[in-house]
Amino acid sequence: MDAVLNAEPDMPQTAVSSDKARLSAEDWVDAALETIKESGVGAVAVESLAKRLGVTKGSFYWHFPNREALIDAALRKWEENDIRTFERSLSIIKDPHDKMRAVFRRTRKEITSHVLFCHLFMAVDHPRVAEVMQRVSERRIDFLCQGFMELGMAPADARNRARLTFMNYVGFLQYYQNFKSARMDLDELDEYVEHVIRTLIPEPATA
Amino acid sequence: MDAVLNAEPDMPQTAVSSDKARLSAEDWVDAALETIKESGVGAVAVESLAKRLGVTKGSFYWHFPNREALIDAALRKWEENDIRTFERSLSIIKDPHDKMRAVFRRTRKEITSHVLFCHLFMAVDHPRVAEVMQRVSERRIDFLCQGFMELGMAPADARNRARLTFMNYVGFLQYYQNFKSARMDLDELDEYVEHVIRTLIPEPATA
DNA sequence: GATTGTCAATACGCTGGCGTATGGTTATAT
DNA sequence: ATATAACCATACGCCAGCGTATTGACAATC
Repeated sequence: MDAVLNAEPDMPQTAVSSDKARLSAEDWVDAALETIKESGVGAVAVESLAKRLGVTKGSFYWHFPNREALIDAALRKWEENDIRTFERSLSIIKDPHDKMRAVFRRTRKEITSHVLFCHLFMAVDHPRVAEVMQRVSERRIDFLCQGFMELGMAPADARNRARLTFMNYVGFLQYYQNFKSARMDLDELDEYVEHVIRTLIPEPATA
Repeated sequence: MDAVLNAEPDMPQTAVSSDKARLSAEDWVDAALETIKESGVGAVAVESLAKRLGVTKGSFYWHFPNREALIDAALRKWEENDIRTFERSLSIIKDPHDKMRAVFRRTRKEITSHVLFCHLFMAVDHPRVAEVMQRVSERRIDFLCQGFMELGMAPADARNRARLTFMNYVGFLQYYQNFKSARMDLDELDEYVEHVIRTLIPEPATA
């Protein structure tokens, strides 16, 4: 269905999904998301997308009134997918400690989704992007807050801890994404994640 | 000297520094930094800067070969200033706990510099910006690492804690900057900062 | 097999932003 | 007082990227 959103963690993907003769609006949305993942929101240009899809922009303006509409549609699809997958994939885990640790270690998996998230977060100067990212951020913070409360933290503390956790996530993504030469190797990365877990997740009450 | 870099925390600033008859390259650099602070790197355009300075771009291209050169100069000036002021302003404080707490509470002061930092960090897709921000980031992380070691942490832990601290800083800045409607009020902000301090700064060994 | 609907190609205009060329103005030096 | 340098204005060319308009091709349907 969708190479960007529904791909397995790091499957090698073909640059353009399918090569059927004619395109749907959905195809443009997917191409847009793919482009955002690779080069950010600013790189979503109708002519270059058209070339990528093997057509001209005559096609695009049949499906969308303008560029903004495409970005809106892409954001909508991404947010919907985010809602569907994120919390659900974690609600399977019952034990709160296991769940929270899984959340933290998630940074090491499903790289594609993190890259997209990162690029979107870097484009919050775009007002529509900002709306979406704010909602998504609050949703994740709420989720984390919930988890910390399940671990016995007081609501106010849980909320602040959730914020701290999320801010670290966002900051780390950008750092890791953009400063390639400063990239830690995988062992170092693992150690960092475990340090964060030790620091931010309170110890079980019943040790 | 410089309204953007050397301003007092939140002094009301005139939009354009001075209105002398003729400009220097420095004036353009300052205007660029001011623009970055207000609207990000992408908003640095020579024609709009010229209008802001009350001249035309004929002036600009006398002082600089092109737009990139201006951005380079602005980044250089910013980084030099950052090196001069940041660590020095904190090296006054002797007691390591006081020093670290001061670092954390710094988020609440000197808003102007944080805003600039944030906008620069949001432009790391620009390669020259990325170089600078990477250096600055590493410098700050080193500084924090040093501080955590003075508090008795083992080097590896201190480094990871420093990373965590810095990532939280970066993430928080962007969150706070861009999601205006979600802005915490000042009390909430204070509580957040204190929570972060409690969570990330280890207790004194000699309680 | 003609019509209609769906998708695409081509050609065009418009705008914003960069950069150049050239000439004008002001200050400074001699 | 005039020559030179420093600074600025004006006018222009160029390109990327958006959006429009018109026509064309293919498929489905009748």
